[in-house]
Amino acid sequence: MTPKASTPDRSGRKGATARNSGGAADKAYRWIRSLLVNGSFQAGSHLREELLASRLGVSRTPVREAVRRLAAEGWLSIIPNQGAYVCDWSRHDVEEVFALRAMLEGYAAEWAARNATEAQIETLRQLSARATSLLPGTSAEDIEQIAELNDRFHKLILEASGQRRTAVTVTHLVELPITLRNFHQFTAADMQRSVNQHQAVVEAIAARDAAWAGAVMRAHVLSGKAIFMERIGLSPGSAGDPADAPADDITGGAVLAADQCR
Amino acid sequence: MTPKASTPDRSGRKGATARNSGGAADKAYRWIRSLLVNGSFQAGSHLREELLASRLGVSRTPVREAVRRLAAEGWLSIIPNQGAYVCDWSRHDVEEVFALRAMLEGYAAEWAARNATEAQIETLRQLSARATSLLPGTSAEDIEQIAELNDRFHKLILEASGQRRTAVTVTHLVELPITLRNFHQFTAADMQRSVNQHQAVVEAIAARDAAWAGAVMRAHVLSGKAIFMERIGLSPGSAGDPADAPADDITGGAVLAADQCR
DNA sequence: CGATATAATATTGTATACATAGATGATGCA
DNA sequence: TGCATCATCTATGTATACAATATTATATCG
Repeated sequence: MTPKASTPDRSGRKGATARNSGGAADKAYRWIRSLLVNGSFQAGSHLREELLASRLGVSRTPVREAVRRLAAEGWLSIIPNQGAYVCDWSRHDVEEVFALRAMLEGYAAEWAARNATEAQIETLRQLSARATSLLPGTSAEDIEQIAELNDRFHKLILEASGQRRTAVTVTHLVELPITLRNFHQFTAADMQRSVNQHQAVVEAIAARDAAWAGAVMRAHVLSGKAIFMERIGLSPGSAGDPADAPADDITGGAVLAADQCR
Repeated sequence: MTPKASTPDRSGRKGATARNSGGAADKAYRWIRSLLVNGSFQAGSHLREELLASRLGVSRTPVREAVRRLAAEGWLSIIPNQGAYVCDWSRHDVEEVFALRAMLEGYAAEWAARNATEAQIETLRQLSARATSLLPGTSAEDIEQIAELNDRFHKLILEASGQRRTAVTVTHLVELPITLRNFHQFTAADMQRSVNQHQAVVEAIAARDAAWAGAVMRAHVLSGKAIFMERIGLSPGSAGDPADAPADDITGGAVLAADQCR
């Protein structure tokens, strides 16, 4: 089954970006993560390993692994001998995450402008075009589609940049928790603007103009931040002073101090 | 022992930044990580859980957890049903890590200029002064001292910034792999310059000048990159084109494709 | 002699059992 | 009644045992 020769060295391995096999641990990871994404857990909730395991029909062992992984990605906070709690997000957390995304994805867009293959650029064009064709996103189904396209667009730019650690950082620590839920709060006008910005990013990359691509991407991310902040009733001003709003809870669940979120 | 009241809600928890308890899993994590930092493993090595466990006198379970955590932090690459392999560092990886450090630590320095307390600024001054007093770092002991002060300096700025996720990101994904070994390669002139840059950072923060602080910090990090690149015999030019140097191995061990590093 | 198929071995993945540390509730005392 | 202390219980942390999979060695066939 394995095409590899039997030489003892490990050179030339390919693919296998991560552990995406069909094991129980990965199954648990995807399941718990999906619950976190669509907000099935209240912020601050205590996740019990036994309960999760029985729900999935597996033992605690793979569940533990999934929980640890999600904690490393910023979804959960683990307290020794106590367990995993669902992180909530203070206003300051949101500000910081969008700032990080702007920096890192802007950087990735710059390198994508330099390194992207023509095929990748073409794919970006298609993703953008398909999103445009779905406008105005009225039905929930269309919104879901656009969100999916948006996700693939951003991921492809990270990939095309050739900056692996940047991509990992964005994916794990920054992108997912907020952004995924954010898109469902977009109005039709918001989505129109977002799609337009994507088109501009493609243009800049196709023109191999790194500075342009980076600037457009940064603007795109910060635009999303403004929408998010407005939707949750906070001014989009560039805040961040911890003394300004020390303990404001956005998610509205039982509060868990942001200290807990790694 | 616990000063907390027995109310069921989780509000107001403090500290416990992560799981730093004295458990076996954390012990294993720190041990394996230290081996990775000081280069005890050849790049591409296959880490066997059983062996590690017996060496530490614990079972495979905590070792597995430690290995997964190190994989999430980019040290190891896990292939399903096959195990963990030590990631190697291509030139491109190093370039990217320094670029990320420049961005993230520059950002942190900006916020430190806004948020640092007077006490923190004073501590930064002292750290900088103590490093100055050790110049020129001739003895190995002095070099070790300066490296330690350097580490505390950077960590304190991250802390003073109030940007928690930035701090975590820098610490986990970026900072340690190369930098520790890096410092031992500094010449006396290099250390002189590094210490001077630290002084400038303190000045900028004390002046509450965010832009200045960020710029100085970015310059500091990229200066370190130039030194590192020169020491390992590569031009410090802002490369990054994968076609330019597709498979250059710095660590010199049995190669494992950089694909493997998440 | 080389290649392929197959058996043996080693290593990872998962389940279960036990140990330990917090949480909960009851009880006794001031 | 209020509080402290202690017993009990629950959930996590670790160890061990078993299952599944990949690797290696061996044997067989062309």
